[in-house]
Amino acid sequence: MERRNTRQLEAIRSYAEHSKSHPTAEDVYREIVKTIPDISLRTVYRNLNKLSEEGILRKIQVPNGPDRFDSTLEPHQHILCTECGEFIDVFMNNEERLLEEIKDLCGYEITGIDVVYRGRCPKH
Amino acid sequence: MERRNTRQLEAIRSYAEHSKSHPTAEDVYREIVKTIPDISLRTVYRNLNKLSEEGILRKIQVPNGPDRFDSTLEPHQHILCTECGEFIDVFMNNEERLLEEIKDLCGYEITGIDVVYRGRCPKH
DNA sequence: TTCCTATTGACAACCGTTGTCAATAGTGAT
DNA sequence: ATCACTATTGACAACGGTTGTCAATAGGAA
Repeated sequence: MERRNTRQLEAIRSYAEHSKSHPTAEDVYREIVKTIPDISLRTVYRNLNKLSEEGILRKIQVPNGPDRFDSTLEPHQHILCTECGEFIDVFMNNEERLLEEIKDLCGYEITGIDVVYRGRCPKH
Repeated sequence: MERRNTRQLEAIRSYAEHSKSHPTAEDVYREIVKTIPDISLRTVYRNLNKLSEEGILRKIQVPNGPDRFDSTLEPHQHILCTECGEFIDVFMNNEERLLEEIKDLCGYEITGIDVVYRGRCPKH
């Protein structure tokens, strides 16, 4: 399974790798299409998925919203503003006084936390 | 805005409220349709959403999967087995030795944690 | 019973994402 | 350069889960 460096992959990699805004596939597409007008959204999806499988990006599956792609690989969480859609990083250490810490750090008032761990159950 | 007690709402409430299995709307529909054959999936969605807005159920938005409805209102998290789809509760207190705790508690080996807090940003 | 309107069921549409497949374009060998 | 091979692409359609729409139905107070 040979690996090929296409214009499309390179453009997507360099954009997503340097982006700090947690872009969605749509976001990436709207940017890349300016320089590669005939690129397809399908290809953006394919390459973003490939890059996240390779560990170059991290795919963030946002409940009730499009996936976002994150170039920051260090473990951290995210906050989504339910009013304006702003999506920011949170780096936290201890969970105890987390909510107050978050409010101190960035002014967000948390209205919901939905955590879903993923894993393999004892049978697998 | 008067409130009406329909057969459909009552059936959905009593099933979901007593269920311990985090049913999806489909799950609820497949059960209720046995006793109310002409109920529609649309109505199941509507009433599950209504019940979770009223705080009677908790809606869990699972990334890349259908929403689940939880009758356990105490704060807790969930684990989804990526192999068999089993979906279980986790009650945790401190985050520090969380992963080892989880493994001790229920044998799950965590392969991913995607946390998205929701809130209002300082502008709102 | 009557009337009002909340709720329903049928249906279509939505969004984000992936499947399919023939056409295209990297890449390594000649 | 040219070739042949096949990974990748772009088109298009389809998917799954959920919600919008709207005329028909059925609670519930008078």
